[in-house]
Amino acid sequence: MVSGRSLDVLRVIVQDYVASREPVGSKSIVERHSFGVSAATIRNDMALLEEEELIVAPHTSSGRVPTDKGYRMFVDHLADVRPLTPAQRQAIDQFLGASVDLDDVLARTVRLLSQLTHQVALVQYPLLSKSRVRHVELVPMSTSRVMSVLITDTGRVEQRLVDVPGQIDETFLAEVRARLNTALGGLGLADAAEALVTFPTQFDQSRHPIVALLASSLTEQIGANRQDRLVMAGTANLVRTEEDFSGSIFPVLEAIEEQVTLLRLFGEMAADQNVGLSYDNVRASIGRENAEFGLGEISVLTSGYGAQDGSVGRLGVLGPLRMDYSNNMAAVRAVARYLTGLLGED
Amino acid sequence: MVSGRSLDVLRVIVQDYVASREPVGSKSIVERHSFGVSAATIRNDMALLEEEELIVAPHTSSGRVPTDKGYRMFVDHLADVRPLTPAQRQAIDQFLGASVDLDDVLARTVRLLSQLTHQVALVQYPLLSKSRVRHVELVPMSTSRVMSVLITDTGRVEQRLVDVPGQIDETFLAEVRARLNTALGGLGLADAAEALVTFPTQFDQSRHPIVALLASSLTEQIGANRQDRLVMAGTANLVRTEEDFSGSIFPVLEAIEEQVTLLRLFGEMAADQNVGLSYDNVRASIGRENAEFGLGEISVLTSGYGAQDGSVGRLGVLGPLRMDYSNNMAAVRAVARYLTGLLGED
DNA sequence: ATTGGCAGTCAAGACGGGCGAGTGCTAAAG
DNA sequence: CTTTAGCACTCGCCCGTCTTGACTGCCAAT
Repeated sequence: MVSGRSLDVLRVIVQDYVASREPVGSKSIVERHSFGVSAATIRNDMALLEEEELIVAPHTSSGRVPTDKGYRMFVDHLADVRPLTPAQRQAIDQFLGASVDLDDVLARTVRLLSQLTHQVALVQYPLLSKSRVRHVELVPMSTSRVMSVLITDTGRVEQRLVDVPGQIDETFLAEVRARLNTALGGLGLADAAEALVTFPTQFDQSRHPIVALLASSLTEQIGANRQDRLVMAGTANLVRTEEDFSGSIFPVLEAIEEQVTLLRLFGEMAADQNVGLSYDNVRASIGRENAEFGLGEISVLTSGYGAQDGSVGRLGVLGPLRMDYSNNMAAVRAVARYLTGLLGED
Repeated sequence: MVSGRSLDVLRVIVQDYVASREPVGSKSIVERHSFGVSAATIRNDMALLEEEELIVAPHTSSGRVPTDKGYRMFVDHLADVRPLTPAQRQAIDQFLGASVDLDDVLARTVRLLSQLTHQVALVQYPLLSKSRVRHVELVPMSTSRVMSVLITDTGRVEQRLVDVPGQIDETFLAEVRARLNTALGGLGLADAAEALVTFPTQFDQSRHPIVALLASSLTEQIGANRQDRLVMAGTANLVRTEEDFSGSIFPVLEAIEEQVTLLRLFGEMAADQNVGLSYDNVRASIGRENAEFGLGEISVLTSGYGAQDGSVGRLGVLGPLRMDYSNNMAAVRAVARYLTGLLGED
């Protein structure tokens, strides 16, 4: 069985390989680490690890490289997620403290995370379904056009144009607005959508069509696909680490731009309580575990943020298998915490 | 001097090189095109072109490749910008027709352009300075926080949070809102900013601080740096064409994410009436012409859009020197026109 | 369980010859 | 003056060979 020292060997293999990007051999291990045993002994341990499929030799006679399974073991049991340095914490403070609105907060967050990790950073927009209606606004844009604006307590603003038949009566619009806010204010979005179904009935029959139109626009806004969106930064980092990918990074970049794939992955990582669960709620999905998403050669680290339990959205980083898990997990964790605090203040 | 046929030779060199990505020699030219002369004659022409620095031979004995100057000549005098095929026009119709709001229009536009050209596509947000105030909204978010929302006639929405001292009086807020809309509605943004300076004076002295706070927030929104923003798509295409870059594409990707560099370039292309002016208002900036932006190995094609004269913003594509200028310029032109029409309808 | 030694394996890099595409030049022809 | 054919020359590229060096696996000894 894989003994204690064997696991230590696995740890240094992962660490050295990540640092040097070269397969690590038994000799270099005894040189760089004080195991107090000879290279031959390390070789025996490595043979064990290879049997367990935690490492492989790319060529018959070269050093060893961690497998997906090896990285998984490292992440689950071997990585020490050090807290960030004070300097790093201060950087977070300075960088995020000056934000003015939600868009700005998220944009800064994602850039920060990308800079801390030197990887592609991703931040999911706060899930609307978790937020509440703060305010509804109806703005006449022209004689037959209204812009409906939905503002949530997470600071998100959704706007949409509605064409209404006939002329718009401004005082009537004001009344609809007032009643909408009375009816929906403070409701969770799911409840708000429900309330909208019967909303038009409180108006005079003759007004129904136009009110129904507005209500359905709002319903759409609540359920809009845009409720799931990602901001990202640092795609250039993918190119920097290109040598770590056997094939091209083209499909990876496509998936990132497409978003939908990553959103599914995020969803799965949020849902799955067991697989990928890891240190202090930072979860990892490694290599082949992402195969169904066409991302079999990358790793994704995510954490929930917002609402204390982190259920409002997820953020994380994406990069090659060969990444600095310890550091990156620490960064993801710290940024998620900070963002949670920032959103909680409002 | 470079005769008529020499220029024809330059044209086919550019075309063949773009298509095959291989230096093109005299023999392959006579094979693939019916010049009615022998290879030796073509060689003489090529010697001329080389003297004019329109083409170079990468190695002593290999075919020729266009220089920056050669591409420039091609774009200015030789490229025939064919109208798009009906199928392509229909694709534009279908793709952009279903848009719901400005964000959506721009997002669709940029993706469309990227798909038509197989390059990185860029669309600048409509310049606020060209738009007018449609509506101002003040929404109480908490007891001491107000969200100010600025809506322009180009459909753009800017929101911002304002902390105000003390409790917020809702009826007072309603009054401020009403007066703001009276004072600013319909004004161009520059005028609106001016009007905001004296706006607080129409209120009771005791109210000045809070009104001034709101007014300055709005002023910021008008002048916010976010008025210049780019949406982009197709960064994956850069990777696909990576072989066309002598160095790494890393700095290029960085510049794209940074935006500020590209915005400067866009600004210059909008301003400069001579340099880079080209067919039907699609402008090109080629290779070393972008050197000051650190983009000496790429070409950018842009066109203005909006307000008939195309002064509301710019859109375009970015790619390697070795790109299909004819097709891409046609696509940029068509999309810019379509977008102008779309915005004009509102 | 650990160690030293030894033979075997294989990727990577250096060397070198042959191939072929393409050029420039020159002299002759239109 | 332009065009053409012919010819010698230049290099980049491909391919096979050889050497080197870093590891491993195994075995016998401790």
